[in-house]
Amino acid sequence: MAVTLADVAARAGVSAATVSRVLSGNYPVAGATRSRVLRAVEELEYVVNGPASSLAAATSDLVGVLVNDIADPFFGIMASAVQSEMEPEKAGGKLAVVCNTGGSPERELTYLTLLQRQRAAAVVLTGSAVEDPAHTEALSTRLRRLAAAGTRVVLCGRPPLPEADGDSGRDGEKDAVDGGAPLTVAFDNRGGARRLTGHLLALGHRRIGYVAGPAERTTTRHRLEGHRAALADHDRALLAEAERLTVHGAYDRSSGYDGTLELLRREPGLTAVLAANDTVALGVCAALREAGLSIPGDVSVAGFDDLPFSADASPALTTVRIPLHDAGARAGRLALGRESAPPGGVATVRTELMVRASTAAPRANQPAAQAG
Amino acid sequence: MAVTLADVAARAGVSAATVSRVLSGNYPVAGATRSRVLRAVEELEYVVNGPASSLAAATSDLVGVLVNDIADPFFGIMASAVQSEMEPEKAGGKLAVVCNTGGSPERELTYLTLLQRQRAAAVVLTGSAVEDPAHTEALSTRLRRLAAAGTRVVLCGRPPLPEADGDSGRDGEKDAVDGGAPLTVAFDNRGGARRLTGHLLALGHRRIGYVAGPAERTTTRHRLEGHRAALADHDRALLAEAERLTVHGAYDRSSGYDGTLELLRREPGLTAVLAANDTVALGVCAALREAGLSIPGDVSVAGFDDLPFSADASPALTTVRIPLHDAGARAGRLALGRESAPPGGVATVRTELMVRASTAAPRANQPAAQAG
DNA sequence: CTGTTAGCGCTTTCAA
DNA sequence: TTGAAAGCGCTAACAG
Repeated sequence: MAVTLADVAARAGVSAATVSRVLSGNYPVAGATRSRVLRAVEELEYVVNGPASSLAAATSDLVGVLVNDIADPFFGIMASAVQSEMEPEKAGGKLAVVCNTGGSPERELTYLTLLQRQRAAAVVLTGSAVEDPAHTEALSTRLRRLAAAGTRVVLCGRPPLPEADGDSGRDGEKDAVDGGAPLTVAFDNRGGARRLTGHLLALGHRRIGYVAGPAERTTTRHRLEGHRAALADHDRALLAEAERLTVHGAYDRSSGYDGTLELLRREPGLTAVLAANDTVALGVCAALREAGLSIPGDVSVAGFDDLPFSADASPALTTVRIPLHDAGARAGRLALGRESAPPGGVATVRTELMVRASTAAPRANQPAAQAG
Repeated sequence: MAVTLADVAARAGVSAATVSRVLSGNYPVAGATRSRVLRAVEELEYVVNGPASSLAAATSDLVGVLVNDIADPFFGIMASAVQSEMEPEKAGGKLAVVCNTGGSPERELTYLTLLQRQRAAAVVLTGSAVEDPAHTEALSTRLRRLAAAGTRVVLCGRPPLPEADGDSGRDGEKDAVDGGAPLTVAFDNRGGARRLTGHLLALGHRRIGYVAGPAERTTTRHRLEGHRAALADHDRALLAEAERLTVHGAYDRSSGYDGTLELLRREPGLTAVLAANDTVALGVCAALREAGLSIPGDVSVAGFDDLPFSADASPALTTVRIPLHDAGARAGRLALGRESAPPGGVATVRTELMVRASTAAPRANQPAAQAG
């Protein structure tokens, strides 16, 4: 039915092998022959059969990119960056397969299987990992098998996998074969959160609410840890309050809204609210406004990530910038083997505090004499 | 190297064919045999070789989704919806391949070729099309070939392809084979824009600036047409001004910003600015604020699309809602053949005017006595 | 219900 | 520099 290599070969008066060599370009072919073949390809509108060539060559040009939520710019930016590294011009037409896990661990595993089935050349897992031990175990297993099957695995925006316990001795040999643990591009969420809370503390805030992400995510935990570390640094007494002033929710707008209402209920004297990310911060602002509170007059608000809309929010959002594009691009290059692995296999990208209009000193700037 | 069907067959003491049948599940196999096979699969950690099975079966479970900008929620939402229709539970593990064209016609064609090479089961093209005749021609050709090769083609958020000239007679036969023109889920951009401008006009605005998208896009053109139709409806004299009060830019924040500055230069008496979409509107608001103009006190602003952040903007953005998720889901179902084609092959989804706080009557609401 | 037998279209030694 | 031939791993008739 469709035009095949053989058809092209016949038309060009050469063997199929020659056509294959011309097309893959990694083998010397006489100039005249080559152009004859190319012409035949044109005339017949020949398009390589990917599955057939993947089968024969035992490789594929698919690269999987797993994201929690493709409609969220946080992931969109990373996915776009990963893909930008495999543009046809740059990397011989690799195809990025963006898979939307919706944050579900099962779907994550399912997609990984699907990708393994496609014999993907590489897989990039973006965003926070779910910290359930059973899932971590299952995930490690899957990734190990993928790696063993020759698929490059890269983590972007999540910490390296925990070490598999107890068999490091045996692994020595295997590592040499499959390249060992997945390469990682991690974000300094902890440091960013710490600086952000430090900024609020320096402004004089003491009653700081925190609308955190889902409890079992690495990103959530790291940001929360950074927040509390800053609190502890400043005054250990603040730490006692921290628990009460923290609520958890999804990484979306409505969690910010609902969470803020809850926080206000628990502590009407709140002078600042920290959000799990910028999207959540939008919800926080909405709830605050509806409660008749001005930002930052009555309450300061800050987000995390510095998504494009954050600078344009009104007031412009104080947040922590993560170089998502750079990180994604780097992950893409690692996935294609176009960049050498960082020392230890883990590259941590810096985060940067972006102070904007949504944070200011609390109205009655009393130096927390009572609490301290 | 890797475990193959034959290995599983040997282990289970059956033929390869039987294993294949158990795995694909579309053929009767005795219960006992089935479980024996399944156990062997488990024990050997067997994962089907996708390329091999695609080759043999002459089908693939890849579905391509072309987007202009994956980091833009407008596309993210559609892509997510398309993909949600092929969750493993719903449609036997189809893999959505999201391809980022960056709005480049060449890349669009390149990805289409790549997808054809993979023998994709379907392809969904989202968002506005570039209106260059040469590109339209090239695109039609590609899509025709894809369809001829058995790939389902669906357009989502763009108008149906213009009819190929002159060979409709001959096509009769071909249509029966490849299903004819691509199925289309189109947006009523024109109607939405018309209602939006109508809304401003009703409020009393007469000097309305328009920051349009890139000139050669269908979406841009349709929205602009709707805008001008509303102007003409109200008072043909306004049409004369329209040209002068329109600037073009990309669908991003900075075009809104720059465009507004330019509009203000051309017409300091502007009482309203319409943006190509919500993202652009954010830039418009920023520029206005920096110019010391209040929204909507001095100038009203409206966007298009109703992306999630729009309701939370401050002031909340008046805009035109497009049911992006529904549209994407529908496109996904059409792509998988799980929903029958709409009459004529084109489904137009309604758009809805969302009036919020960013638009209000102009300060000095003079009934345009001078112009009318 | 299960096994046998051909390929699917391409890549890749191995010769020439 | 080119051709011949042997698969890659799986599916799909076709028997039985």
